[in-house]
Amino acid sequence: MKLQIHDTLRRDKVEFQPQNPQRVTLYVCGPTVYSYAHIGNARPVVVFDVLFRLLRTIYGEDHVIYARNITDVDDKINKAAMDQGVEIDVITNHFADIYNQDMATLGALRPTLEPRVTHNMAAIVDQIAAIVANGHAYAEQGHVLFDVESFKTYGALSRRSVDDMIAGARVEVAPYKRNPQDFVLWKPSKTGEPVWDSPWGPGRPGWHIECSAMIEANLGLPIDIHGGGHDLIFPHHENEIAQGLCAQHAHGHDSEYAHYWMHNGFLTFDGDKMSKSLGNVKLVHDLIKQVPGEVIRAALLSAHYRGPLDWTGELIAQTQSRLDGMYGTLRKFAAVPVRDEATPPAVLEALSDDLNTPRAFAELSALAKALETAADDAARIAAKSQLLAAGKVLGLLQGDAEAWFKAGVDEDLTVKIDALIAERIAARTAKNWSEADRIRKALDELGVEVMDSATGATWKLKAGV
RNA sequence: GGCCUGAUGGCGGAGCGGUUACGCACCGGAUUGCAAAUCCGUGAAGCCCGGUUCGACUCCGGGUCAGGCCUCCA
Repeated sequence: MKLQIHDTLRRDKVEFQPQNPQRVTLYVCGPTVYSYAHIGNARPVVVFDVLFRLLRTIYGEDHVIYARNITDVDDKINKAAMDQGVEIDVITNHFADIYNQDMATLGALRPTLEPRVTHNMAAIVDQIAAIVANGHAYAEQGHVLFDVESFKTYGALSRRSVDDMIAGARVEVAPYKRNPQDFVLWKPSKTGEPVWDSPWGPGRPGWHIECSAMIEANLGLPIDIHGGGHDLIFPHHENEIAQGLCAQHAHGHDSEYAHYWMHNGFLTFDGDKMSKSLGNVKLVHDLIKQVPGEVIRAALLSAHYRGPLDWTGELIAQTQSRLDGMYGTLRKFAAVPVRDEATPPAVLEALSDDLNTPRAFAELSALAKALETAADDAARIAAKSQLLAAGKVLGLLQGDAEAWFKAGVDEDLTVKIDALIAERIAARTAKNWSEADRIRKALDELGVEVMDSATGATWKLKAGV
């Protein structure tokens, strides 16, 4: 099975070949922990979690190193800390914990490494020093700036020319910059802000340097795959390349930084861009109180990762129905034993085609149907095992099927429902249909739907209750 | 202005130069005390205009529309 991925730099689908199959490296830009993550932030997390699972499937669980940084030095963090009168780590630890909990609710595995800027300051200073030593950066008024003109292939990832950028520059050029497109590697901290020592004076790192420095320090250059949101292509990833390469050699373009670049598309909300002014920012932290994390995950995977995805109530409802159907099948065949099963080839094939999750979903449906229509126990065991194995690589269907339909039901209600169902079973046994119907109606008023079967009765909460 | 995406049935969403995607919803049938679930089945598509081709939703050109990036941003 050959893994094909779309590489942003080449603008084409290419075969993935790791430098070392025993040590496949993946880096994805993670959160700046000053507040809660929104669903837009969750898309890359879920998408690259599937990639992580797929790579582990192909190369072995211990042969994939996935790093996702936590940015804990940032202006917005400083502001939040200042506003609340606390040290920045009070803010960053708090939101990093919430972030990890929320992403776990979406079924995302913890990355192998979660490097933090504050823990990698020496590596950052080292990388800046190397860039300066190689003649690609200059110090000016306490700042260190990357000299874009010194790096000939700058703009290759985003397909921008330096000339265009100069022509289109809209912002006022800071006096310490030689050229408007030069970007900050190190800058002085303002009064009251956290500060670290450096050869260029006390200060803090610029925005882009953290990722390239942490990649070099934690994974080693070049890495196999670098991922992130589409919006990071420019300037963030462009600048990472410039830094990472120019730290290694005086002519950075002679080596490589990341062999494959993957970027997920954006989310819109009922067709609009998410923005604070429109008031349509949906936080994962809030959403998971209303919708199962697995539904959110499946909805995020319902479209191909590179395309746009419109986040709507309809999308959530359709995704919920789809998962209800599959969990319903699993509940119906709860007694069928499961054996260890490799990822079904059709699913592996779909995901190996640049993470074609919609096609993987189609296979999931086919396997669920195979389970429903299996002629004998052997076929049922095979189909159920395959369905669960397929779900595993997608991070879906691993929960208890019975619990799926009863999520959020408190104990009092459960007791009440179970009692009514017992009464109803007695009535049905006695063929007292009017009593049975009366109880069905009573349950209905509790928002519960009863499903009779040959072996008893099950129930679930009705949609929207 | 520059760069980049996308446009598929009622909705979501893939593949594919000629053959059913798949799901959700709907409709018909089976099944069910009733119902749900399930199964079987029907219907439903490819923004516009050209071109290439025996044949295009699929390739090429142009247009229209929508969205993103160029400043913090997944």
